[in-house]
Amino acid sequence: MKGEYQMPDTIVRTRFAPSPTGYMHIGNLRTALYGYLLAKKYNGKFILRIEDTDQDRYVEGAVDVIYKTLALAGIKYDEGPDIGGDYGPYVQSERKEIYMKYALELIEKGVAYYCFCDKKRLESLKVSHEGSEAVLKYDRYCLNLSKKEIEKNLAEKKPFVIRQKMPDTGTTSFTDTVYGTITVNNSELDDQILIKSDGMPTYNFANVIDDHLMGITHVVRGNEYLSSTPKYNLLYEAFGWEIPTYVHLPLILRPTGQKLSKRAGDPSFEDLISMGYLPEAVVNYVALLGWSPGTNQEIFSMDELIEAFSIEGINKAPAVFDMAKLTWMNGEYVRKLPLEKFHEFALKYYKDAGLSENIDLVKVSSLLQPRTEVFNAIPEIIDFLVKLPDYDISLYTHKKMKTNEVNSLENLKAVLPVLEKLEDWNNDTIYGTLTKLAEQLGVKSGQILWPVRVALSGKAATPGGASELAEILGKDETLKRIRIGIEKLNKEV
RNA sequence: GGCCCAUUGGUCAAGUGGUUAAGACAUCGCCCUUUCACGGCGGUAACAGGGGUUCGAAUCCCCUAUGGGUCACCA
Repeated sequence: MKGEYQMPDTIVRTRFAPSPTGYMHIGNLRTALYGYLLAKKYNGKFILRIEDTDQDRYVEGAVDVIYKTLALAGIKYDEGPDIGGDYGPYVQSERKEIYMKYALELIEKGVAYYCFCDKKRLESLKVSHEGSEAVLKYDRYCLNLSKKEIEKNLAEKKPFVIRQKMPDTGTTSFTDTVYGTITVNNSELDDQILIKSDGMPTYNFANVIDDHLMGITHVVRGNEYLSSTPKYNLLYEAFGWEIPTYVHLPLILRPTGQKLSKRAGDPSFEDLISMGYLPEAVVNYVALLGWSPGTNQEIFSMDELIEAFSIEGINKAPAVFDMAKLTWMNGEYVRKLPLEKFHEFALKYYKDAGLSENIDLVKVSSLLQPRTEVFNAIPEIIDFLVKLPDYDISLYTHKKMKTNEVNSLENLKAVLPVLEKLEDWNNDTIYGTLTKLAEQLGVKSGQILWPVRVALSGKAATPGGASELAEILGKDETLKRIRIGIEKLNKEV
């Protein structure tokens, strides 16, 4: 419940426990971030644990992606596979025997049992339920196997799994710091598998064992785990372990309302970065999806996030990931960059656009920076510097500037000799020359500047005005483009 | 379908029984201006619906609707 959370008196330990899929969802990133923020808020520890109990899903290099992504996002863990810690190993496949030991203990206690049913039988169970609306639950075929039968099966090396025996009656409740108290009927709980036939634990078992063994005080995870949490609590109770504080997070949705997914083409964190978003901006944006500081502040550094973060501010309702707002926020970060830094980032995109070396790229950067929201938009904005597009002369007509094809032609013709004579070629001198010309001709400066800008760019909108573009393009190219403009207009007018 | 969760403008959201229901993005208009962007000012726009409880409900309760999650030898 909101407002009920008290600062813990023990040291806070949170964990991020991704499975190595080679891909960092935005939702996963936020889960990691909130876990990190919560731990750091209370000067606690943030732990990275790899959940690789599904051998079939092993992806080469996926763990490195996790390390890299967290580093990029500025989320630093205190313990993890690559840096060690007092509670290792931090990779679940390396903890295999641990889980088996505890599963056996559960069998002793009578809250778990061997199951020798093969997949075929389990399948048939499902089929028999199809069409009807009955809950698909294991039928407990193996629950009452005699000790002799079990031993015989074991001796024969018959494959087995270990299942958790759910109570038949009663209810199980737990309190989530975000969602409040949730109660379910035990009769609805399935005898879930704890240990798989390959000897590996399921997530459902491993997370409980590891969270306990690693001293996790706050379990921060997506709310897709809300409905299985009662089963975990039953496990904690069976072991007599303290139940951690649960912090379930609302989902992040795509604009059409479903969960974000790679399949549907939603960008991952690394996708966003390669699209030209700044990691800090993405982290900042994601922090605000499902959490509010309670103030109107929107731009946060990581330290400020740590300071401001609180469980009370976490929203229960799912949030839609809005690219437009991310883009705006990225623009805020881009504009705050020192010019050198901006230039460094932008260089790659200049290259992609094919910008020639003899253009003053730093000048381009200084024009571009205040107008850039996302880096990958750069090539399209500056393409005209590389090659004058084959533009339509209707561009010369601009109502507010009071220009049309006729006076544009006249004015370009007037501009040409003046600029040809100009020796000192820079923005100020060009601007001065052009406005002076306008004065002499008795026209508004826009009537000179607009056609020049159009002639130089062939575009309706450009970073920088006429004189700035002329400076960057250089005298020769500028005169060349003005002549092209005159030609174009001559042909049509 | 069962169970669980959610529902404030197009989007993110503040709000915890009495507010002219904040703010941001987007959108629209105006100003600034060497085009565009930035910046400044302003506008449009919301408590899903219905019942209660209460002197008074966005806030509490119930029902309905809608959306989502979950029901694997995946995590």
